[in-house]
Amino acid sequence: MGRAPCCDKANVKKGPWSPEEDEKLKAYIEKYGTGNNWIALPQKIGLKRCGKSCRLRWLNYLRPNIKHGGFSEEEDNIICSLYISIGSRWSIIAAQLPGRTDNDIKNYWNTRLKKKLLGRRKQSNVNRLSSTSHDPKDENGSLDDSCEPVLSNSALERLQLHMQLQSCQNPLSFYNNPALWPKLQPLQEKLIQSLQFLNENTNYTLMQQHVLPSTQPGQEHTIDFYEPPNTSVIDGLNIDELENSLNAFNAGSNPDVMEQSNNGGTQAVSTFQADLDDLLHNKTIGFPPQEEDPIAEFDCFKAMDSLKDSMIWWSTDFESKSASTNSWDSSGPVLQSHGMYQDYGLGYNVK
DNA sequence: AAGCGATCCAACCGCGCCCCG
DNA sequence: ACGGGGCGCGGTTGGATCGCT
Repeated sequence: MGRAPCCDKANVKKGPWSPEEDEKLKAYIEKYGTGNNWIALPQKIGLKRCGKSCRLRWLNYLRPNIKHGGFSEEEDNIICSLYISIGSRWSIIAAQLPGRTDNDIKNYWNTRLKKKLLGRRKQSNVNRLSSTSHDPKDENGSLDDSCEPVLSNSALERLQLHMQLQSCQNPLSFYNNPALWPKLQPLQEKLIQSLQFLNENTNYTLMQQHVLPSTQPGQEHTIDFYEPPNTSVIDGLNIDELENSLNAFNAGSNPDVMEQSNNGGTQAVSTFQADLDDLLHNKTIGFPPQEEDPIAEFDCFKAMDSLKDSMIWWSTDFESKSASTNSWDSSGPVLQSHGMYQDYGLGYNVK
């Protein structure tokens, strides 16, 4: 028994939207809203379209303040930071980028950023030594990598390790089961071992913020964020830490963040930011691309290990939570990062 | 100029979750 | 408590465009 179709497939138009359809949809929604019923909307307007198609068209194209193309370096950074820490939660990532849609970011990641990070330029580009041609579609300088060297080996390793971490189906099992850990080079294993000690302290510092300030006076959000490694249940999240981490991503050395999260966590995220800069913009100042400074490598893993924890609770919690950040009526003209976490915070256990 | 492969991106699809009757 | 309808999300598809030969 299959799922009932959301609309009469035989009587709906598919494919690209015409300007007339766009105009009809836009005019109606601007005047009346969706009436909280996308399915019924096309009939009201007289469009032979599926309600879901109307929703998608509005969200991704017709909605006010939508930006297309021309991703900035800062946006690249945010996308990559969040992708590495939370994976392909495009709606969440989009919530951090005002005017961007999840679809846009997803496409941008799949078609450009991922390739850029993985250095999987087609062979002709990799091998070319003197060509000056480049992709004319790259509207901003950061994407134009025609003169950008291929990523260093270690940078690639970093990313690949992240990918391996991300690919584990069950982060908790992964976390508790060394057999599932990616194969590491001896040096990397040593680094990780060192980090296990370091990370305990870091975690302790970061995990201390278990109680969130409440929007409701007298009501506190108690977050069951930190669980011992042998526990398999995480039923809440630390929104403060997420916010701190993202603030650190966005603002670099924020004094408040420094003060709140002590040295370990903040260093980790800011170092991670530097690593991302390296990956994205090839800012390999201080060491040659092929011979990475072992300390830099260490910092990178430190950051990754710290982020791994973030990843765990993100992955776990967001599996069971639906995001509403991109719904047309909740997004407003600008998606504020604070609002994003508030949205999610509201969905979590209030004890 | 034509053919062909690569790339981009708008749109579709199906699944899971939530809400409401 | 339960089931159906609707929404939102992430993954995928396919047509359009670009660039190379």
